[in-house]
Amino acid sequence: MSNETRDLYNYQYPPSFSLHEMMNLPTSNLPSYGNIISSQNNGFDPSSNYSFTDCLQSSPAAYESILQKTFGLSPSSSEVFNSSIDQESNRDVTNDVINGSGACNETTTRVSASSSSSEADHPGEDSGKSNRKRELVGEEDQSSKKVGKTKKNELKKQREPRVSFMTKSEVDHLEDGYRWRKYGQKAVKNSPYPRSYYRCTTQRCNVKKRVERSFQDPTVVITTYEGQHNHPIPTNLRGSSAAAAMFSADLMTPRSFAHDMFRTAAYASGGPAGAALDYGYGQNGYGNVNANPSSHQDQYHHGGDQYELLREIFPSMFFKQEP
DNA sequence: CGCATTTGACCGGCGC
DNA sequence: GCGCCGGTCAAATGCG
Repeated sequence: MSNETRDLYNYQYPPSFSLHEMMNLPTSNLPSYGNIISSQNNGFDPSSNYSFTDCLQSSPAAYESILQKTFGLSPSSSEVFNSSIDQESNRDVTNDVINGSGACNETTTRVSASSSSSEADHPGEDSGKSNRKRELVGEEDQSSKKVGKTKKNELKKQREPRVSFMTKSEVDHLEDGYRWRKYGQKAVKNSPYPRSYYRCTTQRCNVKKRVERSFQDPTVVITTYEGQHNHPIPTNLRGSSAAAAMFSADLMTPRSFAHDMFRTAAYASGGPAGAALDYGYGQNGYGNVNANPSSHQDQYHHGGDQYELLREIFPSMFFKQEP
């Protein structure tokens, strides 16, 4: 990574971003989220990500424009401090961001990306886990474990794009229109705050997200998304008309950040509305959750071109209006 | 009763 | 080889 790029990390963006805008949420309906102070690749892959600014370094103005267009209005309670997309490359902005005390004093926005290709930088994630059997299950352990190993070798390079946000928020789990099932919680080393793991409850959607609170600034929630939703936002979102609002008429200028970020092009361009909510509880669908993982990864190939990658992750809202 | 959360156990990678 | 740690599983539990 060049010094020039590094400098861009410090590029200051004056506007503050509304989480409601970002997440395409009706502001009236929501609890008082905090300010999105940043998003980044935190947690997931400290050693592997690159900055959105890398992609846009040739045009910081474009970056700013995008950010302003996308998140522009900032009523309220949410400010983006930083953001990143975890994609394929090797740059740790996490510590830069978290440790950078200035990040919380000014509205600093960064986006970085990295993709999942190396098992080394993310050991054990998903791979092989679906084949894990517990003692209780018993018998066919051996064979399945072997299968797991070979499968792991085949699949271990597969990893979903990740995006994370640092959000100044009082609530840990920010409503984003999708339905999530919490499947785990772990204590975070060197932090008094646990990390929660969520999975999209929609069938065959293997998007995950994790939520943790920054131990350095407890008011900051770090939300990391992994993967791309292969379905529209549920319309019958519990207790909220948020989902419907998200797909409201004018929304082909997506106000949603996270939603569109993970929506595949197929669905974004008019896929079925109203995903059947399938509660995946208890199913061992890990690993076959996406029976055809290449189905969208082919659309969103992990090419080396960072711009393309970001186009994949950041949908049209980020790129279509570039002058 | 169906769905969501909690929580302890387990797995695999990594560093020493 | 062993222990640590992050991530996940899945039974138990909670809740509307």
